[in-house]
Amino acid sequence: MHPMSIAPNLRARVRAEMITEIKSAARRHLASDGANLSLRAVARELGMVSSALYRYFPSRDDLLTALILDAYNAVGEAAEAADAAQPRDDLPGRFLAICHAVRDWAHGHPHEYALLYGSPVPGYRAPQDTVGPATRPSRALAAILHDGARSGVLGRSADPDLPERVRADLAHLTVSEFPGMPAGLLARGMTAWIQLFGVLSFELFGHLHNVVADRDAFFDHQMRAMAAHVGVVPPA
Amino acid sequence: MHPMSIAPNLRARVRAEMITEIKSAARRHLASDGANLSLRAVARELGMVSSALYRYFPSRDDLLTALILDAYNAVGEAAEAADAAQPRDDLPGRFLAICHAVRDWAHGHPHEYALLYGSPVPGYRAPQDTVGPATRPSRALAAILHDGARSGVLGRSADPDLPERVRADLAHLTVSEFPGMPAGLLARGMTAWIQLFGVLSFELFGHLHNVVADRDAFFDHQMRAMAAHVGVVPPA
DNA sequence: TGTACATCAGTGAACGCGCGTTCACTGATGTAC
DNA sequence: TGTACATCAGTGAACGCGCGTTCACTGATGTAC
Repeated sequence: MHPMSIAPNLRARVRAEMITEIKSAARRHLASDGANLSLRAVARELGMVSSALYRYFPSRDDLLTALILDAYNAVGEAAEAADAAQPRDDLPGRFLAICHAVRDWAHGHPHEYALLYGSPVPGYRAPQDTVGPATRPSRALAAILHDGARSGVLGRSADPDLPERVRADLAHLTVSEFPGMPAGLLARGMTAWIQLFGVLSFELFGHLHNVVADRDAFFDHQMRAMAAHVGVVPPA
Repeated sequence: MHPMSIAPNLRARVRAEMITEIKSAARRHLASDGANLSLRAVARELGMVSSALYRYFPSRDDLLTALILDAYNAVGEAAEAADAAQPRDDLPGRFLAICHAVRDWAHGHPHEYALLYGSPVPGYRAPQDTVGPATRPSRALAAILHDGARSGVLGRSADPDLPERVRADLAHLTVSEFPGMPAGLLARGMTAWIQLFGVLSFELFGHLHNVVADRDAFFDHQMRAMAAHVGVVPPA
């Protein structure tokens, strides 16, 4: 028996906890500093010296990357969990559950939302491994359409007037990711996807100030309109 | 005759030019620094000492405010000019012209776009006088719907299933800004408005990477879909 | 037209602060025999 | 079980840089008489 397999190394456990604490201190600092996060401020909050952080993250950008990864996974998990809580064949229920879950997460973590969906951080280049987690919310939405297309509920009238350049473009996505899904359906799904994040960005970045007072009702209505737009409608 | 009215004060003219140059140097620096613009970097580029900028702007935030104001006015003017170049009664032509004008401006000035529509600058609070210019693009879009509603082309079937909370909310806007416009039409117009900036933010902030290759065609199609959504359709 | 004074642009030094990162180090925890 | 050695977390000082803002100043441009 390897000693490690008997009792997990204490040092490793403490290290993992430390990483968690550093990241949550950093998340708290996103609020005040935005994306130009200060390592020294994070270290100060944890009562340690700034150079100590280099035991855990090789540079400031790596800490940022970790925050971005965590945030993508958090919003993705929220979407997936909301989806999973609905009956598989209740497409409108699943659709709206995902939209509201994403919104709830965004409202609960506005600075992380801004980190993911706001202005790109100047001088920061996201590494390749953020790509997968970044697609989780859109995959959850697309899966609904895919399910609907497979069961024949959706996409029967695949837009005949979808321009050829758009159709060809989206066809690459459907064949590799969602086989059998009509391009027209995907196009409408993307409208909904963009609308979801469009409303959230407008809400969180202040563009609905003095425009919409009841944001909850507005959001719900917009997302229901999008559900209708993609053809996901409740049984009449 | 006042001397000033004979020949415009040279000092005042030079001062105005200087302000213009400071702002354009600052605009260039938005690309590298993003919203945490450095006064010293701007001064360096202009070959002057950083304290000299205080003759023109009382603080860094005031320079930022000037950039934001100019940018809102620039995108607003682009939208209005594109609109004005179309025949008044060609509603779809006007709608698409505005969308493309906004997109062209955004692609030509991505960092200014990010300043306006990206993450809020931490610690910066926009003063009241940005509010007016900020609404120019959306007013241009809304004017089309208003014209259509007045001539009876649009909004005949004002959404009967618009939830009461949303209707009441938007009614405040219609009575004060667009008298006679049905709330349901405004709701659909807001979908289009949000979609326009939603697509642009996704494009410019990198969320369409590896998703949509032909962005021109995609954008055009999305905006035509929005034209149809609000009921602004070309004569068949 | 010419002189005296006021206005203003720009300088250069300084204040007081921040930052990311490196490096030699101490002392504690873990590992191998 | 006990000892010798390796690993690792965290320290504290330093490097070299950046920043916004203030202030007393020089010298040029404009104004009033």
